[in-house]
Amino acid sequence: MRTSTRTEAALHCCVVLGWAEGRPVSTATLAGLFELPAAYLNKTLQLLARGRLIESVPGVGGGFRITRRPTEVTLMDIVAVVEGRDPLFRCNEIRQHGRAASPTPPSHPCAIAAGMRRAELAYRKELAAQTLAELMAAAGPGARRRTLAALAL
Amino acid sequence: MRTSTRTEAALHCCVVLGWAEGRPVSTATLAGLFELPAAYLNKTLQLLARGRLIESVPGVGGGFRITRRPTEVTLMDIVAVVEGRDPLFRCNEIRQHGRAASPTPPSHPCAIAAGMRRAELAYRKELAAQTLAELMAAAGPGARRRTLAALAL
DNA sequence: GCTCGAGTACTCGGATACATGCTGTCCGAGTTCGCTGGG
DNA sequence: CCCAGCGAACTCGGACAGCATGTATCCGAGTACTCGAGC
Repeated sequence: MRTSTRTEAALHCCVVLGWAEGRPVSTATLAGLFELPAAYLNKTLQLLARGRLIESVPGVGGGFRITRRPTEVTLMDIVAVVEGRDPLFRCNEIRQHGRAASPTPPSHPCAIAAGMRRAELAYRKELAAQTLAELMAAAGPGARRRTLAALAL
Repeated sequence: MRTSTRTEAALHCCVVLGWAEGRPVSTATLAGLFELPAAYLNKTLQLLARGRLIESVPGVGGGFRITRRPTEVTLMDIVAVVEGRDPLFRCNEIRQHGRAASPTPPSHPCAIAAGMRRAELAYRKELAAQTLAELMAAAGPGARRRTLAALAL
């Protein structure tokens, strides 16, 4: 189990777009900031756009711009859009498949699935407790200044 | 990002082996309990054996048996053995790759990686807080009884 | 000088190949048990 | 009747294909700007 590299790119892009404060930044510019393949990064940005976290601006001078205030976007929002909303642990109810299965449908939920969901909930809760604005602040003023200077190109 | 189906099988097998209380249970028997492919399940059991959570008993009447007390095995132990010990989020330090990179090696760690690690830590902590014994108890006495009856075959 | 229009360059968007890792399967090495023959 | 030896069945263990997801790429549709001609 590993988070995809798209998540890392999406988070960094959200920080940059947050610093841009609504000004559109093109895929090519963002790709140049991180030396990532532009066409592939575009796909990740489209995911974020579908999740309504950013919106696309077509035409010359267009790109993507952030739609919400950084204080109102959590890490959970971004991760959920990129990684999907499916639970990390999917219970296949194998306890009900073979021998030793209960003859009647079980009233109690699968204890194993419940335990995994509990951990997953802690994961999601911690992600939801962190906002994009906190990430932008934690990155430091130096990174912000260098990034804005690079965007002016 | 999704946990593999091996994790679900590993957890169920650990519960069964815990109920067996040290008596070896063969791969074929465990596979029959959950209607899983025996050869594939064997691979998962080998992982658990390498992690010292269970041990193999060769020969006729052999199989796998648990090596620790269920109160001393956590969900974290099992998940770590099956899913690997690598972090969920791998930071590629893309902030240092393209333009806007700091000329000097950054003293502060990547804020994004730190945020993701924080959530991951909460996930691991919650897994480590649950023991195999608790899982066995939560599964209920009915499941335990039916499973032990199936093992007697 | 102003306005209208076509052209052009740049942007996103979806459709298309490639790679990696998980899923599933097979066959071989080793061990234990049971049977058989002899003492 | 007891014991030693052999054979067979069963077990794990690692090596081998198939498939799904993630990664990477390309080309087409659409839009805003720019330049030029006409009024």
